[in-house]
Amino acid sequence: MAIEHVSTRESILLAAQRCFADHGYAATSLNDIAAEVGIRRPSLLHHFVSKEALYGEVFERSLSDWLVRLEDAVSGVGDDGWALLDAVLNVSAEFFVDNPDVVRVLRREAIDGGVNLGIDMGGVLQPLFIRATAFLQREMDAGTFRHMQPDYVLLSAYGALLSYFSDAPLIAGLIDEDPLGSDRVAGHVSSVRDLYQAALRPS
Amino acid sequence: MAIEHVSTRESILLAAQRCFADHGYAATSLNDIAAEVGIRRPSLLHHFVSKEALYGEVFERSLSDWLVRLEDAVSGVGDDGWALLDAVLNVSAEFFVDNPDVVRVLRREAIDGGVNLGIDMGGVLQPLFIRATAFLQREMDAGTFRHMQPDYVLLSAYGALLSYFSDAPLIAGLIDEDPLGSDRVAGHVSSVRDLYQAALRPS
DNA sequence: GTCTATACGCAGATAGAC
DNA sequence: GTCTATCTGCGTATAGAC
Repeated sequence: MAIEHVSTRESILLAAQRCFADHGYAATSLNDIAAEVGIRRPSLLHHFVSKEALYGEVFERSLSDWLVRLEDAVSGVGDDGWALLDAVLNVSAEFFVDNPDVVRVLRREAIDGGVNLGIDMGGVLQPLFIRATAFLQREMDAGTFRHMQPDYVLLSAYGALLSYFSDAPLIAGLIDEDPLGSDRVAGHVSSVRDLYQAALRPS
Repeated sequence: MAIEHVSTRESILLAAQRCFADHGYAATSLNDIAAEVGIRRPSLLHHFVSKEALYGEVFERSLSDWLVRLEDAVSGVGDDGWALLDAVLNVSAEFFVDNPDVVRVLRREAIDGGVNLGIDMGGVLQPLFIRATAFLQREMDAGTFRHMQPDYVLLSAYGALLSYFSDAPLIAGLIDEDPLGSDRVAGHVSSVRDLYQAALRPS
């Protein structure tokens, strides 16, 4: 087996993802990315017509990578509500650990409104959001989950789960330890699971 | 009573806060801020020696405004665990509604690590974090709250509560309604309260 | 305090040689 | 595909008049 050569294009995408995650779109220069790849700025623009185009591709991949993993997970689970909840939680956490840059790219975009540079994050996520609220409502009506307001439950779960990863730089300063270490992450995930299991379990 | 004239300096701080919240530090130009105030860029630099200095002051005010409000709230409550939890939740939400820009400034800084431009957000928040975990631990030991891991509970609560406000631009696209409308905010707050009450109530 | 004019650097993007 | 050289615009910051 020969050594795997990743294409220059792929290297650029990875370097760009890292830079955009670390410093955001505006604070990242094409020079930063090119330097990380080991080429010059004009060479970079040979592969992507503009900074915007490069960012667009990074963002799109980030979002779809996550959604694909989610889709795989939920389709691989039966129709047990609790199992599905668990699967979403586990798969997401696993994905975020493997792709720490993706989370920060997505959250930066969420704060910006997800409508910069022709991107419509809300439009992509809305169908998913509607499906998820419908799922929660169904399980609540069936008595599997306690009755709560599905949309709020979903939004707070999104915040509780994601913030730990997106704000890892800050959290590192709070707990004096790497928040993304496997023990810590496992603790976080099981804590969120406990939280929502306690809240959703019918009384 | 004469009309209140806010100083130019104060107007600049408010405009800057708004711009930094909307677009982040790097994507905000002094021209943007000056235009919002209604003056020219050099006039702005007469009041603040540099963009960094201006941002530093905006950030510091944002953080301390919130902490002061929190401090007031907790000191005005007795030593009932549940009441204190409620107070923190209510005061924070009320503050975030009144100061929607602050939340986004703080979260952007959290993602960046809170260590840019000589700022040490983690250092400021760590004592608060330690106090809060100690409080939770005490109440758990006393049997007021169910035993959970205090630090994780705190971090997920931070994420659940704050994300709703910081990610309001994205959420607006999901629910097709202004997330910061008073009904919506009230729903969010009571949902988070329900969540943590259910989770922390001793079984 | 606010302005115009200006200095200076760095950004993104293009032209054209190899 | 990658490079050097270059164009052009916008950024921060300063000088100095009013």
